Amino acid sequence: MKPSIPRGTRDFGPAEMQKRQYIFDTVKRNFQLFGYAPIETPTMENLEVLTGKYGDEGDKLIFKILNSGDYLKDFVFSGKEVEAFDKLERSNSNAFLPSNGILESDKHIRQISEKALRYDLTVPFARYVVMNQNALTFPFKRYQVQPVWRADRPQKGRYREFYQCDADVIGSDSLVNELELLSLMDKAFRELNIPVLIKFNNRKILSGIAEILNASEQIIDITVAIDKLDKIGKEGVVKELRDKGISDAAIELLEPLIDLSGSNEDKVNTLKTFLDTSEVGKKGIEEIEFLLNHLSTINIGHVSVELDITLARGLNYYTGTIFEAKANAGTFTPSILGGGRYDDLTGIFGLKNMSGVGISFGIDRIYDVMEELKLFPESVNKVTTTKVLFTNFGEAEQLHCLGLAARLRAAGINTEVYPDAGKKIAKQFEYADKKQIPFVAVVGTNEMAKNTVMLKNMQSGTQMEIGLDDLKTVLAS
RNA sequence: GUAGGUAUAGCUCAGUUGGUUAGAGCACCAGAUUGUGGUUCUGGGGGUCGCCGGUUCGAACCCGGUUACUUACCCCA
Repeated sequence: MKPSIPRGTRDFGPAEMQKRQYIFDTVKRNFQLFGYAPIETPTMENLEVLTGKYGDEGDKLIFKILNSGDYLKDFVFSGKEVEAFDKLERSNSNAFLPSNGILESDKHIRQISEKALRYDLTVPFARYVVMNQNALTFPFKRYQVQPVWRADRPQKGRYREFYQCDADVIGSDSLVNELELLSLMDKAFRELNIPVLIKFNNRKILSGIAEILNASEQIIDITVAIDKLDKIGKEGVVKELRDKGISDAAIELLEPLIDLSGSNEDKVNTLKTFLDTSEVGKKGIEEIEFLLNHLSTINIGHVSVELDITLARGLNYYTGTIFEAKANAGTFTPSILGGGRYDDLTGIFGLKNMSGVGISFGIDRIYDVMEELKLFPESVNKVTTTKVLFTNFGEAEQLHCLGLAARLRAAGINTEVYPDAGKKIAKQFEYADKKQIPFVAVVGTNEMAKNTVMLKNMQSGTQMEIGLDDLKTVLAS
């Protein structure tokens, strides 16, 4: 059998892991710097915890887990299915024909599957908060770095298994949380050296717009359509709005907003006029202004921050501020971070008045962007962290080297001893070369007798015979 | 779910209007060099040309089907 892995999943080798760890470490360090504490939740959730939280499209992308046991035993198949099955297993097809009901995937899904792989980290977090509400201290700040799964068609920058790095604070409706998250993003992206444009918006603005257009129940259609502005252009957006049944009068009203441009302040001023009669819209503007007014207070300096009222974000649960970050250089500029405020995500699980806000770093896409822009520092661009390899000339020499290795490791120096006996010395050097180990320590009978090693610098090709103390000094530098 | 592209050695790919024994680079193994890698030279192993069927004297090549991968749409990190 030819080995393979499921579409949209990947293996990560040592070289890739060095770089992935670098991103994880940077992001985690910054989470902790802002007071977030780590949690983890199970890979699988009960299906009903996840369904209905991500919109119709999102729900379709949830990976469901088959129940254990013979969950089909109570079902009758239709004549067509029996016929197809009969062709395959003519001999004992009757075994599958008891009498209870016809199998229909939408009706009987629960009897086939009652668990699913997590689709994001936010909903499991909300579930966790509700289940542990009495043990938690609010406002509760948590971070979580785990893979999520989506049954998408994979393409460039889109995987079926990928990691999210989430930081959320729940139990506080202060906009200071949004401000601090902006500060966190700025700091993390600065350390990763990625040029980033952070777009933000507010769901209340979008609600206000829908209200003014007298199309509140079509808010999703409207936001999804204008979200595509930079992709399909103004004509495309107008066409999509028409297709969704938005009236021409409403589309006409909307036009100045589709054309909205200029500085953040200009946009806010236009919005103020437009949303003058909408209470929720005015609240949204107030929130946006607070954030804009304090960007300098928190010293945002690396990322650009731009108000973009076409930013919608598909997830159903957002109610206030929404964030999205994109790489601001190169040709490959996918969304590498998303987030926002959700006022009532825990409500579905029975806990009211628990507003939260959070962001999610898309680490796999960050990796892809950094790879394209060649942003990884030299220190992580290697396949191993081993500093020195001891050669193996034979049993006595190897045992001697094991002792030396133990002393180097005690000094914090990453050390390997070539394990297999009887390998040519050239082979052992080749091993060091391929792993990019910078030093090889050759220890034969001569060196043993003098209690020295012949240390070769693999990059320069030079070598010198030195004692243990000098060895430590050279390798520690 | 919709539309396109691709499938030949472990990897990346050539392969002429259909014609003998299907090639290259990289990788791998051995030797030149029995205490020295990365460079060089010499030799070697490695193929169900995705799969099934059709056309033909003859198919990697043409035709039909099928599967996998991939790009885009939808949606999203």
